[in-house]
Amino acid sequence: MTEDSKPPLTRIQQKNRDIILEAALTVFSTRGLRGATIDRIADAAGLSKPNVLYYFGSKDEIYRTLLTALLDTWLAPMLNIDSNGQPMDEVLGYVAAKLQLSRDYPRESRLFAYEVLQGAPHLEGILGGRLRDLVENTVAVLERWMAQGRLKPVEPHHLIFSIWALTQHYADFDVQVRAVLGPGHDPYAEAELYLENLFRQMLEP
Amino acid sequence: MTEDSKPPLTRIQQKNRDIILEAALTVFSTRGLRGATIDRIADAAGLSKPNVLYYFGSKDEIYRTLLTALLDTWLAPMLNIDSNGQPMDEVLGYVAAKLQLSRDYPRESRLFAYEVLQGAPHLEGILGGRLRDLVENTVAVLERWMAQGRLKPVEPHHLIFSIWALTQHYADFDVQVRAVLGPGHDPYAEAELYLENLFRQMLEP
DNA sequence: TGAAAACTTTACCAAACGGTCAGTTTGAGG
DNA sequence: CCTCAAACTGACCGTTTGGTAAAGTTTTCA
Repeated sequence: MTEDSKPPLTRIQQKNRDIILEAALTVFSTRGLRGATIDRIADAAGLSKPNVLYYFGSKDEIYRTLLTALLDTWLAPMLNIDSNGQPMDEVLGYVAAKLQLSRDYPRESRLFAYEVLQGAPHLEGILGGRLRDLVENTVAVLERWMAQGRLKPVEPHHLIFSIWALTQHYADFDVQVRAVLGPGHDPYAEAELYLENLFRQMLEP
Repeated sequence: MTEDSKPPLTRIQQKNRDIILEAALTVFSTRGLRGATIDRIADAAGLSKPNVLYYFGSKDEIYRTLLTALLDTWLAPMLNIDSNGQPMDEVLGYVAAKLQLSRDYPRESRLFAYEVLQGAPHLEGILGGRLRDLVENTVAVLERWMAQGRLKPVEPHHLIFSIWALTQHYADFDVQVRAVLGPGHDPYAEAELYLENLFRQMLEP
């Protein structure tokens, strides 16, 4: 009864599951869940369609696996905010970490964006549960810092939203950013400076 | 030769085209181009599938029609920035106008987000053409104001990006915003205050 | 080495999809 | 009221899609 029904993965399973998830991430993040086809994922993975379905029972299962794995990566920086650190350093560190996530994992950012755009049907209680709790904790820390006069007071929920919006924009709207800037720009490098200044101006007491 | 090949629309044509576009906007903005089906659009419009295709030759044509119409609405506020106005008022006015657009036309915002997420395949030269020119003009105005010391100097392209990111976030990530805030909040009302303060702090000389 | 387990493939569904067509109904103008 | 174009429909078609069945191949390990 208490068996975990988790047969250990063989070497081949491990490798092929990774290959499939890697390929699926690219496909899902450029076409969305409904726009992606198993054929395309199989193609990108260099496997046959039935072989892909040998490792994951359905397209949805691949998607859900990606989304679940993504969440931890995605929320990690917020957990890293140290309530005993210097407020300004902590906030700017969080902004920088989130921006780096957008730079290094743009596919994950876009996958998440697709999901939320749709109304987050696969994130059921998570947004209003785990995510909300995490935000509430951070909000409490921010409010303490503001009450102590170590940050200028602003609405902390919206401060968090603005960090998310500003950093993810560079991944999700990458095409637009690059088209508008034209060649010879490094959006992320410029954004790093811009955003540090922005939050400094807004929050430095 | 110079005939415009534009047969005038009958009353019924006008009405049904509008109904279809209205229904399609809802469907496209919640499922994306590929996730939407003509059947679903027809259903939402209360028309039969062949009848929908009587008014628009294909799904793509409906989509392109929506996207084109959307662009004008979308870019209008930027055209409204008055280079002879008070810099701070103009910038804050633009922010407020964009936020209102997100509040009043969230479906349009999400449709646009889907398109750009995909790499904007239907916006071919527009992002790097018309949009870029428009931004370049605005950037010039902003730079002048900054040079005159009427705004604190920041990188103007990224200032524009940040306005887009912050305002559209409330439409595109609506589900997340509401889930995190919990009930009893008016995200847009709060955002209005928050964003005004943000840009004031960042830009007021 | 040999047999079981793990892996892969070919061939194939049934459903959903974008779109067509032949013909019927509707309604505006004379 | 009649006529005819405009508006509409049901039946259909070829393709794509998610997924399965069954048989073949490779790997593992006793």
